[in-house]
Amino acid sequence: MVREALAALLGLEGDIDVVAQVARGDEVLDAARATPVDVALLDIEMPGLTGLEAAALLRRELPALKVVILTTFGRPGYLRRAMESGADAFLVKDAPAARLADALRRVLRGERVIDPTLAAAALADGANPLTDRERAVLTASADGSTNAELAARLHLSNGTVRNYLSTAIQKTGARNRAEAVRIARDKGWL
Amino acid sequence: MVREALAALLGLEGDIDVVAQVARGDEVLDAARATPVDVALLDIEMPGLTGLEAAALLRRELPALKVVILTTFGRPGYLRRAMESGADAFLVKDAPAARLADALRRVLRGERVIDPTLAAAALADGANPLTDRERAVLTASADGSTNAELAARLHLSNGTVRNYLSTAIQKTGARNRAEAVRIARDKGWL
DNA sequence: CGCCACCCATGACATCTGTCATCCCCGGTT
DNA sequence: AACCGGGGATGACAGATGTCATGGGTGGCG
Repeated sequence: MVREALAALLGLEGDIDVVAQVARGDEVLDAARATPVDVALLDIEMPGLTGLEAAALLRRELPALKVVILTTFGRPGYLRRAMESGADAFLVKDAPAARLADALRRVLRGERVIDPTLAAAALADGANPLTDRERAVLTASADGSTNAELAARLHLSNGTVRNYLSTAIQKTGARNRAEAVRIARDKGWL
Repeated sequence: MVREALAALLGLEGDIDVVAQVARGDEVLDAARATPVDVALLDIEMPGLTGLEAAALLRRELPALKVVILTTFGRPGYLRRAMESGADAFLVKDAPAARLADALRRVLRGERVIDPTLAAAALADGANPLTDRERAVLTASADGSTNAELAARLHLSNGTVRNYLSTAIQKTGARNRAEAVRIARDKGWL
């Protein structure tokens, strides 16, 4: 519904045509190939592929296509990964609607559009300090699983799970796994 | 941005006029009083007042005004509370856009519009089994606070916090507080 | 009045978590 | 060859968490 609404909004702009829409991240590339298109507008949270993964894919397969990421959550880590994925713009949904059409036009002129506040936050936070396994264990723990369940699910020993969670807790500056999950999620590290 | 986009979408319908928009729940009543309006379209997650609280307020102050709740999360508890707040319709955002205008028209004709799948889920789940205090403690624990912090924040003893969390864990069928939070949130009990 | 639900608390107990020291293996770097 | 970071593991320990029994206070309801 939101996607259709945004399409309606952009359709009101005289110089913008919405030529294709898909509901899933893994349908983006096919659609972009099937239709001549200048700019792809991607959400991050999507079924199939995330917008960040889809952006990287588009960058590789169709380098001329501009990519704009539009997301609900302005998390520094998201912005960082969006830039690494080769996105041309990064917008948050609580910005005024006028900014969206504006960003699309700027991107087409070759500019990059990034919220300065967010850019500062992303730079201040530094890179994701979590190793692959720490991130995997922390992510898996988010639903309230116990150490034993995590160990079984990830094919690790109980103690190893505890060790990874312990380092993740320290790196996030949290005082237990739940807080660590919250902080890491906030920063877009998961 | 989403609100403006939805307004654009509805504006395309010939028989619908978007006469007012506000960004916060606590501005809804004033706006509804200032402008002659037939239907209020409310999100649940809003700053100031939630859409559910705003709906109850509108029902009391302006009984003739129809109220439609539009939310991202189709949680049974949300639907239940929406109905208790006197809402005339309950929609989820991942429904097709056409359903929105359709629901507004139906509501104006005096119908109530509710997703049947969701209605079944809400009835199957039964009412919220958590007491006020259990809900408060569980909600407060969601950010990863320790028992000691919860006790200080809620002016309770450490042991009482543990007791409330324990009963909440059992009522949700969870095996620790984190899982209890997830389950209760899923059902819309928080 | 008795019953019950809810609120608040204590103490005891078993288990789970978080931390730390220490070890092994591997693949890069210097 | 020496070193380091990452992955994986063990054992020990303190503290946090979850459970249970038990008690007291309040207010509503039959």
